[in-house]
Amino acid sequence: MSWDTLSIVTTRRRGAALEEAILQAAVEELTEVGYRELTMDGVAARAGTAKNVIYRRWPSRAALCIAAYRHMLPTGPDSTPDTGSLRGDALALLTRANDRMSSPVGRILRQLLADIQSDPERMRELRDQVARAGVSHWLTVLARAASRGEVGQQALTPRVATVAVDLLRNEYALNGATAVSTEVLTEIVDQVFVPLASRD
Amino acid sequence: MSWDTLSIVTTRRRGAALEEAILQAAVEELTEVGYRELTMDGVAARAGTAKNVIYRRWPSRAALCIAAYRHMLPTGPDSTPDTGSLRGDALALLTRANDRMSSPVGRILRQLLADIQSDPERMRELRDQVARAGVSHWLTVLARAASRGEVGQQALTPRVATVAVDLLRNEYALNGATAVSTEVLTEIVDQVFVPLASRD
DNA sequence: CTCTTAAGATACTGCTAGTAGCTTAAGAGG
DNA sequence: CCTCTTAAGCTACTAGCAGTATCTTAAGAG
Repeated sequence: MSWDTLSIVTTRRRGAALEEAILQAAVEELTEVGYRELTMDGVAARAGTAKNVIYRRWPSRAALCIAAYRHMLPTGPDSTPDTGSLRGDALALLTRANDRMSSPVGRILRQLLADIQSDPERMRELRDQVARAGVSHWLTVLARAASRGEVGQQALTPRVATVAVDLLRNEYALNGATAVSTEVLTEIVDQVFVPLASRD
Repeated sequence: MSWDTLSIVTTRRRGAALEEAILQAAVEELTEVGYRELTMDGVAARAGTAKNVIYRRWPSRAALCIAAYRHMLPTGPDSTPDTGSLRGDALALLTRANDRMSSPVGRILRQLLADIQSDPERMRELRDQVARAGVSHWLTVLARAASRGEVGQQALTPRVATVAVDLLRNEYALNGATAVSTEVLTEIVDQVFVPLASRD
């Protein structure tokens, strides 16, 4: 090797440290250019390593990006809103979901999901981890409302619990990246979720 | 040109005839290999022409495929089911929607939608044409049920009318290509659509 | 000190979107 | 029937990217 460059003499990273550096580079590329535009060469360059080093750890671009996506998720569990009314709680939860879906993280997730459709294996991976993540919050909110007498037993099903987020997800599927307006959120809550839960 | 091949001497197609042949070739490629795997060379070869001839008509692969997708849609309008009950009508409509979404045409539409996300222009094109296509059927079904006294006025909104198909679309977004089961369809109808429409 | 493992560098294959430039047939207008 | 314009057809090209192969060399274990 020639020493006529200005490069700093760095120790050669190995194992976990290197893996971490690659994932970090992938996360940065994902946030900056998104999944579609991310290239393996780009990640390798940013991580200061070479493409084949990446392929020794992940079998494909998609696999690397899924790992990077996981790596960029917020860690701690978040609290369940408690506004005192079912409507308020639902709006809070739905607004939070909308914020996430319209954030870079959400955009990346949607690009990943779209690209993975043909691979049922990875599809399950992603879906089970993230899509059903918020169910417990909705069930909690419904249970509290039930104890207040606001909702009936028929509402305590996963289908009803997730209906608002499911409809929100549909908006993104139809409209693309543009964030969903507050009007649509309240429409979903007031025309679908609350009436459905409040029945009887 | 050399005549030592076995090729039939064909007249050179032009204008509308050629365009039709290209679209037909694209439709066949789409149904056989899907949007992701479709290549411009493949379409050109199948149409018996060259790539640049295609590019003289459509600016990109996506544009060609959207045109081809339109070209393969069923032409005549279909009838609104009338089973005598809201539940029966809803199941019929939802089953029909599910059949379409799980068919090759549906798969192609989803691949197209996924690939177009970053292009709001083409996004609107596709969405307005197809996604909102069935709304009138749902409104008709609801109106008939309302005249029978089965549903209240609050249900006669686009949001409520499309809620079942919206939820179905969400299933496809989450699960990928696999067709949605009858159980899920009835769950959507019985736990969401009918209760929502029947309120008061 | 030595030996195994894996990081790093580089070059390569194969595929595809999209472009360029030339040749030649179709068909319109005289 | 002749000519001229237009566009079809052909071939070759660029550029970018996923994934692979090979060789050299540093890290770290024993």
